[in-house]
Amino acid sequence: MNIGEAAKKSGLTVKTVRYYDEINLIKPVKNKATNYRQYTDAELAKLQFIGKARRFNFSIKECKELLSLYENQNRSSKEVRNLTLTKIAEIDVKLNELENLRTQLSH
Amino acid sequence: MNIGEAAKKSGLTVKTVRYYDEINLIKPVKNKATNYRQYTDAELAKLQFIGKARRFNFSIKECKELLSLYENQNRSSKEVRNLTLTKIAEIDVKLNELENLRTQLSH
DNA sequence: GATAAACCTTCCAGTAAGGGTAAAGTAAAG
DNA sequence: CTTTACTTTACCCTTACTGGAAGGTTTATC
Repeated sequence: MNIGEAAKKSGLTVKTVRYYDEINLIKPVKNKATNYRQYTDAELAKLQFIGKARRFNFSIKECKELLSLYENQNRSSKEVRNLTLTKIAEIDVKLNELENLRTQLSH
Repeated sequence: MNIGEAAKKSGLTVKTVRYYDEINLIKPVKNKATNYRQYTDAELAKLQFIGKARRFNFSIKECKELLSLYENQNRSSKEVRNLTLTKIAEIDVKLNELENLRTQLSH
């Protein structure tokens, strides 16, 4: 699919998706004839995943780490497992804080 | 207290706290003799509150709104009440997404 | 009372992660 | 075949900071 559709389906802007290509985060192939970016369903899924992570202040660098976890189907190695657990722990901290903020606002 | 202590207790950096003064978000009084910023406990509490909100991608502009809710003790007016409910709804969306992200990571 | 460490100040430049707009090529619809 | 929608690169702008220089202040130490 073209960049517009990928952007729409991932909830990102075209600009952002193009930026992710520029920084080598998600690099689609290019239609040689038109020079248009061509996104696969797998790349779309990654865009969606990154969108979610970015909304929680995971930096692009951290998104790369998360993405490698997300992509890695054989999470057998200890390293990968530990990184996952670390990231989940970070998410739990964020969850806690957010619940806290909610409480503080609703008295 | 001086800026260093305020930063430490709020979990922000000195740079950030100084920036919040610069943009008129939290403006402490200044010791005329030394030209040092003097933070009160109330200002510290606001810094902590803003820190929490910023960690959830509320923009500085939104933080100002949240702050006005946080500061406003007589939440009688409809306007204020509605703004609070809107912000809480936004937080609930964020909570949902975050839980979602967590699930996706832990398989 | 000098001096060094640990604060604080302003000023200026740089960064991350995009956003806005222009000029031009391509595709789809009428 | 032209209008409308989508795409490209290129450039500068924005938000919310961060780093560092150059210098004043406070506190601890000798």
